[in-house]
Amino acid sequence: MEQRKLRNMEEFAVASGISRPTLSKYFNDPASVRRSTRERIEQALKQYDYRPNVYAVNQNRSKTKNIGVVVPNLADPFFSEIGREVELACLAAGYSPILLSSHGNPKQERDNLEALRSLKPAGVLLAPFGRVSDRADIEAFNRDVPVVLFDANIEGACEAFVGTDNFQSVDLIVEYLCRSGEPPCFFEMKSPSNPNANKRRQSYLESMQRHGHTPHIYQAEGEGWKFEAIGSIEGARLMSARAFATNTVLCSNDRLAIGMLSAAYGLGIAVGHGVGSALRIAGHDDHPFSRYTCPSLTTIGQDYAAIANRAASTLFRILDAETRLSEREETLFDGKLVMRDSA
Amino acid sequence: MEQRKLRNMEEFAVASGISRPTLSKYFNDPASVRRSTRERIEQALKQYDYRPNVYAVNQNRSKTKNIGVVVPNLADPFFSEIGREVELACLAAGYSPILLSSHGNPKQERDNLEALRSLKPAGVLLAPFGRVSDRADIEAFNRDVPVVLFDANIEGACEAFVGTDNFQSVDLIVEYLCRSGEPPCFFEMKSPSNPNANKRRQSYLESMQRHGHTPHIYQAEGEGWKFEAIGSIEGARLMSARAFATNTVLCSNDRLAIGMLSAAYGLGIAVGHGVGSALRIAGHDDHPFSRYTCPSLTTIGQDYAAIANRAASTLFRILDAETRLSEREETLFDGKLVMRDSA
DNA sequence: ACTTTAATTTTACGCGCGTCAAATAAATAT
DNA sequence: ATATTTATTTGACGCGCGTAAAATTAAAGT
Repeated sequence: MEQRKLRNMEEFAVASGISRPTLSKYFNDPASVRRSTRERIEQALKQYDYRPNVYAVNQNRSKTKNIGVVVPNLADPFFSEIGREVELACLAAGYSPILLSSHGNPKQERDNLEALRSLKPAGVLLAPFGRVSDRADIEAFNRDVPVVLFDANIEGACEAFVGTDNFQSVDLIVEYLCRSGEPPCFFEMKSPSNPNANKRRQSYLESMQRHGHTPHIYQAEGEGWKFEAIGSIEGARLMSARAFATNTVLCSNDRLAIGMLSAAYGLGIAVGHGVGSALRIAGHDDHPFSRYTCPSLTTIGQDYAAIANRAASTLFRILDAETRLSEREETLFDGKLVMRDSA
Repeated sequence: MEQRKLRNMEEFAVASGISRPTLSKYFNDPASVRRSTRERIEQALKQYDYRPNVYAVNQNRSKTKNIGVVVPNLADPFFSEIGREVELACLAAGYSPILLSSHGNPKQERDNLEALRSLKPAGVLLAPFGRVSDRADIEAFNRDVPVVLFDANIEGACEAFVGTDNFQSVDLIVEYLCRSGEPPCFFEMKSPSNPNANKRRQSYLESMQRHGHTPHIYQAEGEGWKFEAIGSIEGARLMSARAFATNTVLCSNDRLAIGMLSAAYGLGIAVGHGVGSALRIAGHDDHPFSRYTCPSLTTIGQDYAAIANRAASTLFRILDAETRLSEREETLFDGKLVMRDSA
């Protein structure tokens, strides 16, 4: 950085003694120039302060090195964690991630995709709301930009899907709960904003049948993303009314469970798996706060990093091949049982 | 959208019957063209599918309509909430917000600023880590791009600061705790990653003096952003050893308090303000989960929206004036006491 | 040393838009 | 109706870089 700032690639070319087209090649792909040239360029980069103008670089390209990452709600720690993992994977592969949150609003999801469209991303990693009504928009987008879905599946849409195997994970915790006490009831939102919820209910039903138990499903009224509030209010109602058929409740996700635990505390109900406990509560997702609930929450841990990295690497594979996948891929990772104190 | 997609402004010009320079003016500022022309353009926009190419638009501009928003850690709900508020404010003012998280890593904060630099943002809203060592980098950045700080102050740096008045807020909760029971001890991290923590300690000391009580400060070992874990481990240690001088503990922030509450639960210590309770615990920030702790956490609520909007509008003011502020501004909002069950 | 192959340089054009100056047209004031 | 002001059009250039073709140079193979 001994010199003045260089204003464009031309100036850097004369300063470094490398022709501009070669520099252009280098910046697009450092491996595309001869080793000795690359070293000369990198030497010069240390001496002079120059970076290609982002806007000029992308102006002509039909595809940029940008990758859009769209999650439904960054305020949910699950998505902020997995969003971070995805960002890191993109950076490591030489792409520029652009992380957008839809703030719990499906309309914003469409807006985000539209906003991304003008950024000409090479590809998009999308954790969709998964509502049926959004399907057409997302498929239309996927026609222009390769999209890999993660977390929530939209059957048959986009290039690939990567997520947790809800059938495996729910079966795992149902089996644990059955072995260690009364078979679980299932507590969920009446109108879930996420297709995983439906998979989990379905899996609960099948799993209970397989184990020869009668399933009991309790659905909470309430819309939106205030899961804790809904779990708390509706959980309190059900617990006060002694509505649950057994002393064990499996919640469709941790945030509902967190709300319900707080309601149980308020009602003076002893939650836990030990003697003297009146109720067992379990969740699903291993939310970052689940370790600090009272009692700590027994739940299913999802492999954030694996999901994020597989989703990213699948997209990179498509981008490298410069062609779409011949067949849609679906990768499901197993959930892991996290035994804590609540069940 | 009856027509084919238009490829550039020239095509849109012939299709709409408006000259390209006029269209260019319109897209830069719709209010800069005559009302009748504006209506014709907007009519045409409905008919034809055209949007200016983001990259071409920004190529020549020395300042774009982008605003960088940098927060230390999006995984912390406080920052994801306030980040969202800031984004909305930018959109409402016609700017494009670019939200970046430093993932708890000060080096990433520098990287984020560098990344923003090549995006030529009109301005930046920064919630800094606030470490002394980062000061020079941030001030250097501020020389090129106007920066407004929020949440964490760096004394004298950048154009303005907007945050919560920790002296007011801590005094408020100290006074409440003194009035309603034993005066509080103060529980914080030994090496806090945030200057607010220092302000809060200072304020606790002054407030206790003013009320004629002896202050007691307890510092938790531990680095990084795992506040709950630190609060839990160190809180358990202190509670087991009966180290706290009074039965009331004010935590420097809610996440520490959440960890401590979980530790208290594990130790069988009854937390709360009612009869039969052995310990009162209070926090600061009104973290989204504080409502669902057991018992629910008494704390100080910050006005996220007010802070975000004031920070944004201060930046807009600078951008409109096209000149820096004659004097650095500092705006502090009052915290509000949120009385729940834990104290 | 000579041929073959690969990489670099030279030259030149285009991308989509910002922006300027001069000419023209429309709206407003007189 | 005419003068004045304001807005639009026309025409032209430049921004920083991608990229293509031809000429040149360097590296690798024999």
